[in-house]
Amino acid sequence: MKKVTINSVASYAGVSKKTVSRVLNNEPNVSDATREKVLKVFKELDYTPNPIARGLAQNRSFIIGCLYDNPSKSYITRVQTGALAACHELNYNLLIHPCELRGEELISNIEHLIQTSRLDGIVLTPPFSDFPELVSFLKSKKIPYARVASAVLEDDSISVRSNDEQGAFEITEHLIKLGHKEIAFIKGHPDHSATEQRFKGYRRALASNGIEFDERLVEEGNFSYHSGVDSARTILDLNPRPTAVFASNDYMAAAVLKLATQMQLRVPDDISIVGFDNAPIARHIWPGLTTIAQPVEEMTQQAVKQLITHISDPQESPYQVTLEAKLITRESTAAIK
Amino acid sequence: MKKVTINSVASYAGVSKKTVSRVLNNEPNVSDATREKVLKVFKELDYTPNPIARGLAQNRSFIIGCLYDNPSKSYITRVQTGALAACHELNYNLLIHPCELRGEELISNIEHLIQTSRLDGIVLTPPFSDFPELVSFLKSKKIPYARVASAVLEDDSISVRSNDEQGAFEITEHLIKLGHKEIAFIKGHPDHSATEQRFKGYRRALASNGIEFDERLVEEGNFSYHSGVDSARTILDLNPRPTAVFASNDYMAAAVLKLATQMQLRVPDDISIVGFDNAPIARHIWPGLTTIAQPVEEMTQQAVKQLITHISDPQESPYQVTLEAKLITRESTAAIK
DNA sequence: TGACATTATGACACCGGTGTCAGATTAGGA
DNA sequence: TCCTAATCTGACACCGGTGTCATAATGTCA
Repeated sequence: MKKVTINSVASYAGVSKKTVSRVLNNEPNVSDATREKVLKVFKELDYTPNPIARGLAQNRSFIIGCLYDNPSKSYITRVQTGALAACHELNYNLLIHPCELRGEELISNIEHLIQTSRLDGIVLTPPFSDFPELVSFLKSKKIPYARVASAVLEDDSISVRSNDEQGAFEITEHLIKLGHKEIAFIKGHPDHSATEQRFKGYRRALASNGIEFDERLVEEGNFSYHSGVDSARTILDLNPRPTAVFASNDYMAAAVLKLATQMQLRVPDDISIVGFDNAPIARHIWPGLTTIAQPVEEMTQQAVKQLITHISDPQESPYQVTLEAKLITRESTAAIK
Repeated sequence: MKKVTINSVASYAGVSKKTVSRVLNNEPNVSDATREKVLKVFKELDYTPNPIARGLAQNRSFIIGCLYDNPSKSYITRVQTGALAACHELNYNLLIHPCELRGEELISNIEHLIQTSRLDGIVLTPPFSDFPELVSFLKSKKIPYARVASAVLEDDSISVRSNDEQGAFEITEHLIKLGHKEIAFIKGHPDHSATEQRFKGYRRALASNGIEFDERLVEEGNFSYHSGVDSARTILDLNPRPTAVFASNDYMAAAVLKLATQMQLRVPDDISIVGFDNAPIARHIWPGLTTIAQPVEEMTQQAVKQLITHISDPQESPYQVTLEAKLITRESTAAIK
C-alpha cells in the first residue's frame, strides 16, 4: 500500500497540485469539469489529505485543548463527549488536559501546553471558565477560547452556559412546595462560579416564599463526596434537625444520604435530600436523588463548535447562549408530614 | 511576539539549521562547544520546535489514539490518566476515541480515524484489547498497538494486564473464609475477556474449597448498573437465598445492594455483597463494597510508554507484564452467623 | 610530517500541503 | 470579429523541520 499524496492525485488527474488543493478546499475558480475529474480521482485512489502538511502550511494544528479540573468523572466524560462530537463534525482533534486550578504555575503550564502542542484554541470548563487570570492570559496571547458553564458573561467571547441560579431556585421551591421550611444548604467549591450561583438561587427561593434565611443551616463543602460527609455530620446533628438538605451537587448529596442512613434516618420520610447535576450516582443509590439535570454535552458541543468556527473564520462574531436546566424528581424528596 | 523557528535559532547561533536539528535530537557528531552555544540560544529565544513540521518531515504525528467502549466513567478516566502520564513523559499527544465495539463498521471507523488523524499507534482498552478482528486488522496494516488488561497473551505484541482470574479467586475465597457456601455470581459483558476470567477465578475458588458449583446461582449481567438490578432481582428471590453475592463489577454490586436494601435486607448481616474494580461508587454507598482494586492507571501508563518506545525505536522488543490486583475489604461482607 | 580515518558541519532536497502571482483560456460586449 | 474583463490553471516559493551526502576540520599513527 503506497501513500497517496496530493502529487499522485495531481499527476493521475493530469492537473497541478494547486488545482487539487483548490478542489480539496472548495475554492472557487475551478471549472466543473476539472472539479469532477479530481473528485473522481480522490475516490479512486482513496485519498485523504495529510492534516500535518496542511497544518504546517497554514500554521494550524487542527487541535483544540480541553481544560478541566473536576472531581466528577461523569461530568468530565460528558464534557468530552460533547467536545468530541463537535470536533468530529468539523474535522478537528481534541486534546484533553486535566490540570489543577490551584496547582503551581497554572499559567506557565498552559503556556507550555499551547507552545508545544500548538493548540488552535482552548475550551475552558468549570472551574476554569471563570478564572480571571487564565482568561486574561489567553486574551493577551490572542489564543481563541470558549467558556463552558461560566457565570460571568463577557460579550466579546464565546460562552455557553445553563442557568444554575434558576435551577437552584426551582429545586429549592420544589422542597418548599412539599412543606419544607428548614432547608439546609451545602455549598460547593469556592473556585467554581456555580457555587455562588446555586447559593443565590437557594436564597431567592427562600425569600420569594417568605422563609427567613438562616445562616446556621449553611455548610461549606467543595463538591467532593468527602466534604459532603463532613457537612452532613454537622447538619444532621443540628437540633432541631432540618427537614431537608440541598447539597450543591449529587456527590455531596449521596454523602448526606449515606450518613443519614447510617444514623437510621429514613429518607425521604425523616428527611428529604436533593442534589444537583444529575450524576449517575443520583440514580444508582437508594433512594434515587431528586436533582437538577444540566445539558452538559450540549453546552460543550455548542461551545466547541463555535470555537472552531471562530478559528476558521475570525469574522464570525462570538456569541453567548444559555440553555435550560431541568428538575428531575426521584425518591429522595417527599412532602413533610 | 514573533515566531522562533529553527532558522532564527540557526542564524542567531551562527550555525546551520541542520546543526540545530542535531542538537535538538541529541544526535552525535556535534562538538561540545557548538552544542552548548546552541542550547544557550534555545534558552535565550525560548525556542520550542514545531511538532507539526517535525511530524511532516518524519511522517509521524506524535499522536496516539486511545480506544474505549466502557460504561464506567471512572474506568475511562483512570485509563486516560495513565495514558496521559505516559504521553506527557514522552512528548506525545493523546487522542481519545470512544466507540462501540458492536457498532456498525467498527473497522472502517478505526481505519478512518487512523487515516485522517495519522495516528502513530493505538492503545486498546477493554473490550477492544481482546477483539480479534480489530487486533488482526491493526496487525495487517502494521499499526503499532498496545493492549491493556487483555486476557489472551500474544508474545509479539505489547500487553499490560492484571490478573483478573486471581483477583476473583481471592475475593471468592474471602467470602468462603467468612463461612459463605452459597455464593451467587453475576457475570459481566460477554464481549469483555475479563468476564470469563472472573468467572473462572470464582469457580476455581469454589473447587479448591470443596464447594460444589451450582449453575442456578449464576446470572448473566453486562457490567451495567441496570443489568445488575435485573440479576439481583432473580438472585434475591431464590429460595433458599444465597448468603453472598459476587457481582463482576462494582456497579452491578451497587445495584444488588440497592435492591437488597429496598427489600429490607441488611447488608452484610443478612447477605454479603462483593464487587470488582474498586470504582468510586464502592466507597460512596453504604455499606462500602468489598472489592478488588486493579492498577488501571499503572497498566495503561506502562502500555502507552511501551507503545511509544516501540514506535520511536522498533528494535525495542515488545513485552508483556502482569500487575497485581488487591483485595479491598469494606463493610459489605461479614462472617455468616 | 604525511597519509588516512574519524568527527564536525553545512548545502540542498524533501515531507505534503497552501499562498502568490503570472499566464492561458473563456465569456461578454461593442 | 476584435478587445477587454472575468475565470481558470499552473509554476514556484514557502511552512519548519529532517535525511543524505559532500566537504572541512581534527585526530591518529607510521
